Amino acid sequence: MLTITLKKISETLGISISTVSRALKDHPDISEKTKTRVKELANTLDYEPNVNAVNLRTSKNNLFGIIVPSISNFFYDSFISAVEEDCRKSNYALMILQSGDDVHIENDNIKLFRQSRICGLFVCISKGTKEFEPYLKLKALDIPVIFFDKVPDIDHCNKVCVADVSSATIAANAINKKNKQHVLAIFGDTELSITKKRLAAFTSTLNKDTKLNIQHAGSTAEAETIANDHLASKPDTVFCMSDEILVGALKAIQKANLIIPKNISVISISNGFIPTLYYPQISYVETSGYKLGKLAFSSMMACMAGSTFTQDLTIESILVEGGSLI
Amino acid sequence: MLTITLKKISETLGISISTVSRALKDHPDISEKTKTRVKELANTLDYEPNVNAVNLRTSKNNLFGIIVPSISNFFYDSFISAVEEDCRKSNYALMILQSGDDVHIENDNIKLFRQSRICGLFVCISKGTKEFEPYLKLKALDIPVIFFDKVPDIDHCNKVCVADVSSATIAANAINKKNKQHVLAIFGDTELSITKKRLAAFTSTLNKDTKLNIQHAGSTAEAETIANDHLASKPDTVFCMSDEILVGALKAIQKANLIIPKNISVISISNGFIPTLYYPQISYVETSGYKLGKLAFSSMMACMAGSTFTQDLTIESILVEGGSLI
DNA sequence: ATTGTTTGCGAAACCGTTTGCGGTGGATAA
DNA sequence: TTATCCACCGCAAACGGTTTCGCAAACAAT
Repeated sequence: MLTITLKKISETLGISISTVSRALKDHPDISEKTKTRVKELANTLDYEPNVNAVNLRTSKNNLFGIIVPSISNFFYDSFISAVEEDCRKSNYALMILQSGDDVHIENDNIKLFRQSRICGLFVCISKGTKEFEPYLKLKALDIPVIFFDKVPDIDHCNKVCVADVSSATIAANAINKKNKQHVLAIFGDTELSITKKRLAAFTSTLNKDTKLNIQHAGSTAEAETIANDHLASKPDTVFCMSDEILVGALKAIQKANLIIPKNISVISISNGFIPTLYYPQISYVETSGYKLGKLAFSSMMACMAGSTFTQDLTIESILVEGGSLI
Repeated sequence: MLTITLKKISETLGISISTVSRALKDHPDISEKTKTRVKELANTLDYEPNVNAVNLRTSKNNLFGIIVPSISNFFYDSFISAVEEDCRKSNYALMILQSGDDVHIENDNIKLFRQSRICGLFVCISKGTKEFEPYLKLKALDIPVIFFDKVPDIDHCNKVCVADVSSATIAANAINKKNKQHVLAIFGDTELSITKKRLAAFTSTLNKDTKLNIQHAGSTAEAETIANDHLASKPDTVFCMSDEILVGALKAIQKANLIIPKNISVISISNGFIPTLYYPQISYVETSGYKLGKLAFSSMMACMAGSTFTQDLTIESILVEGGSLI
């Protein structure tokens, strides 16, 4: 099968390649007559410019990269979904790579992206990433990097995050408002900066006379075990820092035959999908991956437009009431 | 910032571009001495070949496309995850586009992929796709197409699917084995071929003397309503054809204060994620998106290797026992 | 008739690689 | 000594576009 090129069109029309190229992009130098002749033929022949040739010549290639720990994750997939939508609208291609939360793979991915000559990168760093040399290298190549969700603790880089502090504050306030007396609060891994921020905001906001039992869980299974143990002390409310933890806690609650919200109230911080899977729906503070994606993309666009000063953005959270907190 | 090219290396080393090119790929014509000189310099300079130039020259571009209705879906994201893994291993790039189950967007995506000169396409068609002209066009361009999950009802194309018939059969057999007397079975949209297949297999396998109440639901909300209504007739078992339906049914069960499995048994067909969110975990017949992805990729590799005969593959399902069916 | 100004188009360089082919110098065979 | 061969390397032509520059014809103005 033979692909159809500018040359082929120019030959059958008896005009030069450059004229065809210009006609196709409405260059003022070309007469209307020629333009329509060219366009018609190009149309019937289903001509598609060879992106490789175009990119090579213009040394731009309208390709963004994105690195996430895992695609199959309720938060990241909605983030990706948002970015993909905007990319398509703005005629950018998007390449997605997973790091599996492995620093080594993360670096391989960056290299792959360098090879692919991406013109911008969205990245959620792995838990263990301590070394940002590869990212600085990208910046040196004038490739903007937008860190999202899990971001490095260094200055002068573009970051977009959910509002960790305020989401925990909102949750604590919601609990205060209901006059709860005994809260079991399960947070994530103590190492994560996100845990520290949320923990600090939560404890400082919660009424001082509310009994507070703080626990940490690194996984759903761990959360289930912990909830199992601490449900015995009859808390009237459970707060979960993340979806993973929420799932574990709910299992424990179900196992203990406690009815939500009659016997116990539940509130969590979530992307919004998991809480809708239960009856009653779980009240949660929304940290939307979708919105974050939209924000990240617009931040990237600013970079592409030439903006050089780095920004550190956050999206605000809102309380979405289910029926789990009364 | 200046990018580093073969030319630059050749100039600083005082040799020709072609020699550098060949040295870098261990061409036998080049002496070991020259090879090491070139490789060392290329290494310290962080040379990366310009993929656009390479692709243009070789007219191959190691890029696969994939179209799914939505990335944020428990089944498709694990499919994508699997394909992405294999692509990375085999040095292929992967571009992902969402159709939103919209035929129009689906066609736009195909066009985008044609422009990008992908060398292979994985696609799950939209519910409304009746016209396969665009796909035939791709085949005419020698671009292999692997249909997965929702596949067209036409011959001579590559398809990989989960085993619809056998998964429903397995579920029915599991119910038979437990000597259940009254089953509420909720299937999906009557139009979908997948619904028809599963329904036929299920009804023909279930013991004839088991009371069977067949319902259809197009969404989670609908499933919840239906379950709500029909739970009144006290079925001892609920069968759900998909995750969406399962979620709705479980909400209704929870609302009715029924305890699983004491008051009612539940079994579903699922990718495997949703059933683990509940206590007790829901027994399900696994239709793994991940495994399907692996299969699709190997099928694609066969095409790339030159295989011309089309294949229609299915992956077998297995019963994963939770504690919801006794 | 001469000089400018448009209008419409073509020639050719270039982007960074790959690759067929041809050429050189030294070693070996005749 | 001369012919042959091989190990090594460079020239130059692609790949398919974009873009600068220039040029001829047509037209207007002087």
